[in-house]
Amino acid sequence: MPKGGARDTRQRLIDAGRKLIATRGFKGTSIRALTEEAGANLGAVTYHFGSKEGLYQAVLEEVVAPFRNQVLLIKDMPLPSLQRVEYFIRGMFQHLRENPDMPRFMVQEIVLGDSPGPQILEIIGLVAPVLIGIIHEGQASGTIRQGDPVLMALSTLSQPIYLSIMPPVLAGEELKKAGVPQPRLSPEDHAVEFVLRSLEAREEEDE
Amino acid sequence: MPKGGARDTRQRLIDAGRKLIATRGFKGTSIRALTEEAGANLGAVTYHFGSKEGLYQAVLEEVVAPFRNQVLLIKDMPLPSLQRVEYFIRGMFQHLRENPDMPRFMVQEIVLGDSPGPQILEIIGLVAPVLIGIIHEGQASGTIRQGDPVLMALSTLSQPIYLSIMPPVLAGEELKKAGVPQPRLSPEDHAVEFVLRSLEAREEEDE
DNA sequence: TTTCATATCATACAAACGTATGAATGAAAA
DNA sequence: TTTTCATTCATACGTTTGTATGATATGAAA
Repeated sequence: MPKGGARDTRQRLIDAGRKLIATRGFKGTSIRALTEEAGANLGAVTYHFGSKEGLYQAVLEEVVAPFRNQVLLIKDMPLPSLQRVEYFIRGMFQHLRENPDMPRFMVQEIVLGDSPGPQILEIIGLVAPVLIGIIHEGQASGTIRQGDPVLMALSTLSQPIYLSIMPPVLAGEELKKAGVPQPRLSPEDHAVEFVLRSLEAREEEDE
Repeated sequence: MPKGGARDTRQRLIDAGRKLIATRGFKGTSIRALTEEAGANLGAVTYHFGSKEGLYQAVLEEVVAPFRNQVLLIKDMPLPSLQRVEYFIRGMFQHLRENPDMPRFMVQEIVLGDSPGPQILEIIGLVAPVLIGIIHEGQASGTIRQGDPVLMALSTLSQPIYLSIMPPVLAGEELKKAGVPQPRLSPEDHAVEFVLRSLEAREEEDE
């Protein structure tokens, strides 16, 4: 087998990690399941990543990395605040469409264990200030209503994450049988309208 | 040891399950950790619940049960739609305050595994139609704007869940050091305003 | 070709896991 | 008291777990 083939195995292990850990969790995914999925030897994880935890960190890094740039892009867009919020939401939806496993990893990191890992904290530490900054700016210029910018940012962030996870759940057989209706609109368009209506200042309330 | 002491052990095991599984996950919590936390014998889980899965189901049931009534209460309140939405949000916040482990279990159930367990599906199948019904009614009477009632319900539900999980994360040491500010308002009041502003119909848009 | 570092392989190992078993215990029923 | 039965207990069993080991294979460098 080729020397350059190492990259292949390494990458296939990361791919297997993204696939399996996203839905089974870290503890619920064995090294044997990972190596089998990747078509690699049992020792491959230890060899390439040192440990199962090492592979997990690599997976997390790959899941999170492309999102960093996406955020920084929107950060410095010379647009009105509300429009930048819209771009932010749409950009996040697009990223979640291309990386449907990302919210699963984020949610696992946030809900399980004492505190999220460094990659997730870094992403939060990057995303939150950007959104908060946009909102703060909009408040200063009067296009966004008064209110706590931190909570407004959290509520905004919640929509792409939540609305990319829940509709598939509603589409499950049991819930359809129970008579739970399916969404008709695009979750993305809905999220934009839902958030912007909450954030925008109204004429009658100007101060 | 007393015969009635059985109930004690059984309940202590459920308590231990609520405490440990909420933050470590099902796979991440061993029977030995559970029985030790409960001050019970290793065999206690098998004896009282048949298996680890059996204990988990009992835990899930206890976490979810009191929420059922809460929902049914609001369902038939003779109030304007928007006000019922507000009561819904506040009721959910209160329940999450009293049962801070609930969102962790729900999130685990939804994110991990192929599909959520029956208890969670039941709760969703109960809550969603109620909220959707309220919204639909508000749209009929003109107090709630047009739009997909299912997505509106999802966005409404997202707020108590998300805003009861995230602020503690933001309060973590690493993020505070990174300069992420803390919320100043009460998340509950914010959520109510955020959602109601999104849902309410405005005069200028009346049709 | 020979050398050499890198990567893959089949195994092995100790630890942790969920579960099963049978004896001990002790309050209630006889 | 004796019997009974639900519960607790220490312990054991077979699997699965993450990791370690040493041999083998492979492509580039010498």
